Amino acid sequence: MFSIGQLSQASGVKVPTIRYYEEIGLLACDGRSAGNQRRYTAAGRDRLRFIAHGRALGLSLDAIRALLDLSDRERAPCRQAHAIAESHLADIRDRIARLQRLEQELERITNACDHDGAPCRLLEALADHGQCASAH
Amino acid sequence: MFSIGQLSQASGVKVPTIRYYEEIGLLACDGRSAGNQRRYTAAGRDRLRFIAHGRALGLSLDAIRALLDLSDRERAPCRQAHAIAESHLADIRDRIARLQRLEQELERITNACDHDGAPCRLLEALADHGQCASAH
DNA sequence: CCTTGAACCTCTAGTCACTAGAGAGATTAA
DNA sequence: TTAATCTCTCTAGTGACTAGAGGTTCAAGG
Repeated sequence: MFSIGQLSQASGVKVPTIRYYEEIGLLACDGRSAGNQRRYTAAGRDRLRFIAHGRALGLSLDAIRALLDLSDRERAPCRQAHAIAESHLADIRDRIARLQRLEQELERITNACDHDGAPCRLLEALADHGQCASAH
Repeated sequence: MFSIGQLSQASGVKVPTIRYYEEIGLLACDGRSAGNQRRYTAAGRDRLRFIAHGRALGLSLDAIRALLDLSDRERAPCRQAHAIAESHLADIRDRIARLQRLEQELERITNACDHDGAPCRLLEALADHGQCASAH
């Protein structure tokens, strides 16, 4: 059995975060010590690692909860798991595309002023959405 | 003078959000009607547009506040404005790079299962950070 | 067995940038 | 005047934590 601190070490998830996951029903502990401290089994540790990895991959706790529910039911249902992962992948690609458009606009805006003594045009450029080449 | 609803129309910012900006000291109204409703001048509208555009570019409200403070002081100080914009640009580039690494890992993970009747390996792949090619 | 210090407990409140809703009052057009 | 729409303040909720107060339990050394 692991203490919450050991679980934290083993997963890289901070102690208050583990308690938070319990509070929202994502990760129950596997019992308590005589003095009311949380105790976990290896299964709990693995579940937390799954959660941590999902978070590192950018999944929401809701998506992770759905995946955990799937794997709790005997044979892992391939189709739904893929649907969740692929919808997240689509979301990431969308975010990348939007960030790249922002990058271009901000480059354009910071280049609007050439630093050579003329009044700075950066704030003007920031103010004026009409100057932007693409939507954002 | 504009009502809050007109300002909302002119800027694309929702009415409660405008009140929220006032609450945090980002945008004061330019007076009140006899019946205590907020009234704004064209300057207020422009300030809100600046905020809205900054938000659309992904700037935090704190960064926007700093830029507004700069432009409130007579001549726009070029150096500081650039510093803010460029630090944000660096942040965006960093986020793009991280999202691209995530994209690759998720692609690899979703390809771990080929759907052809064998047990699904997706959940396994998601569980095991050790399989990942790069950090995330 | 006793002490010490680290780890643990619960609870409340704060973060960011809003969003939702209740219940009351103001404005505007017909 | 009346009806419809807008606006007011206030409270509370979102996601995913983080911080802190004030108290209790555990494990190791003596």
